[in-house]
Amino acid sequence: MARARAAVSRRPRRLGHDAIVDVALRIVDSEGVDEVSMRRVAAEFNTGPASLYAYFPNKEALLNAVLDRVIDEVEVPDIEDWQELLRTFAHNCRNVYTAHNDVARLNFAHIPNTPHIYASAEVVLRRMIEGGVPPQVAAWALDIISLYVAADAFEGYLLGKRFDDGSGRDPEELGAEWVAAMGSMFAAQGDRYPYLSRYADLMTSGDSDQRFAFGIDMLIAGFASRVQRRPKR
Amino acid sequence: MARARAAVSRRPRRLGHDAIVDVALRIVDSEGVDEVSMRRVAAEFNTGPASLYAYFPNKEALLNAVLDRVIDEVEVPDIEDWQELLRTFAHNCRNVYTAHNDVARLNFAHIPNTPHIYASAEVVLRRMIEGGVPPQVAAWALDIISLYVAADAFEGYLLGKRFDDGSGRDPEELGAEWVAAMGSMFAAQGDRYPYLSRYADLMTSGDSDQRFAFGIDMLIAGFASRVQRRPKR
DNA sequence: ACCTGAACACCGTTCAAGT
DNA sequence: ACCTGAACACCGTTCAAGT
Repeated sequence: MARARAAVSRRPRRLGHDAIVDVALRIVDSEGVDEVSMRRVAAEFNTGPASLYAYFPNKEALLNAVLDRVIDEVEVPDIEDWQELLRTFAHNCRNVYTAHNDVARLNFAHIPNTPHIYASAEVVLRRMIEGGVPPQVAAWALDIISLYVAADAFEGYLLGKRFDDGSGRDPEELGAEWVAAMGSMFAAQGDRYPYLSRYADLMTSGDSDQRFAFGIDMLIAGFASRVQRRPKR
Repeated sequence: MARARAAVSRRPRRLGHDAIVDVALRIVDSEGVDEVSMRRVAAEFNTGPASLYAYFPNKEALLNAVLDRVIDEVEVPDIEDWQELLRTFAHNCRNVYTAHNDVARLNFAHIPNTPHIYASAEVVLRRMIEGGVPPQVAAWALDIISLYVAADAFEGYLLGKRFDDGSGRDPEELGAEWVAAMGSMFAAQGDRYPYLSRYADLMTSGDSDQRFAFGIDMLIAGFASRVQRRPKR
């Protein structure tokens, strides 16, 4: 506990917009969004929480800046095939989120707003429209993919935490036990839930990467079903 | 402010699991999840926060119970066509969420766990599999639809709030202004974002219901693309 | 303008003590 | 077992005062 705090450097720093985001992001990475408090961030600068209000109007603004910083790590290569591009975009986004603990939840409080994310959106939009996706579908698709990625990343974090709490036993093993308990619970209800009990293992099968990839593929297949016969180009 | 609190009945009540959930849900409905505090709920019973801990081990457990209560309002009619059934399920879920303020966010902290939701899952799973959807696809589809519905409902709430804050002007009007500002911002960048500036109106067009319906349809189309040629039945 | 100590109005949770 | 007042260890934000 005390060790976790000591892990963040104690050297006094100069206050400043970026330096404050640095410290907040480091706390997010090591302990999660909930552990960020104005007092604790300020303490890293050997001062009180009031000092931060010269740079951010409130805590929410600070957390928005943290999200913008993280989002700017997402690289979007310019792939011609729009389906492959969308898949890559989604996976890169998710990888960045999962590399920063539960940062994905911040996406539900703030829509990221940086030149870098606009540039990514521009490329994806262009390749989709060039590929024959109707502009309205392409425009909404960007939103939907972003929403799905953030929701999956955050839920994945929570599921990981759920099976990590407590005993210190292997989360994977605890997850498997939970699945088994679920299955026998349904089976114990006799013929009340025949499908749930028969397919209980399928409902929880696959690791989180497979499930995520499947969801993205379903969305892409949906978008593809709206492609006009003759792509311009 | 004081009026909002007075809106919740002040009559002293008997403490009890359901009565506590009642009070918490009423606060969620009228003011949102963030306004629920152990102290405030307890005050409705003319007692202190410690009294609640005889019924719930912590605040999280209380909020989980609120979500379970809300989820049990979702009705799932047994429609034979699985696509229609899935669509109805998704829309009914969303309607229940949006009828309870920002309650959807609780779905990211707790997977609802009630006989009623199991019964719904059973029906959906059965109709999908009978309709020729591979069991693995059907099982994951349930998860994905649930995740998407919760994410959309919560984001929709936040967007509504974003354009409601401040001036007391019409949120719809403020939203339109924001779209216009967005478009001219992209246009002002010259040819840096040609697609974004050309299609800026599309990206924010349609009301939240249309966008939600579109997302659900994309997912359903994706699932449908995995249907085997010969549905059993 | 940037920065600060102190205060204000809150939190969730625990605990000893009661019934 | 259910219930409680009081306390503990925190919050975000504001403000008067300094530079």
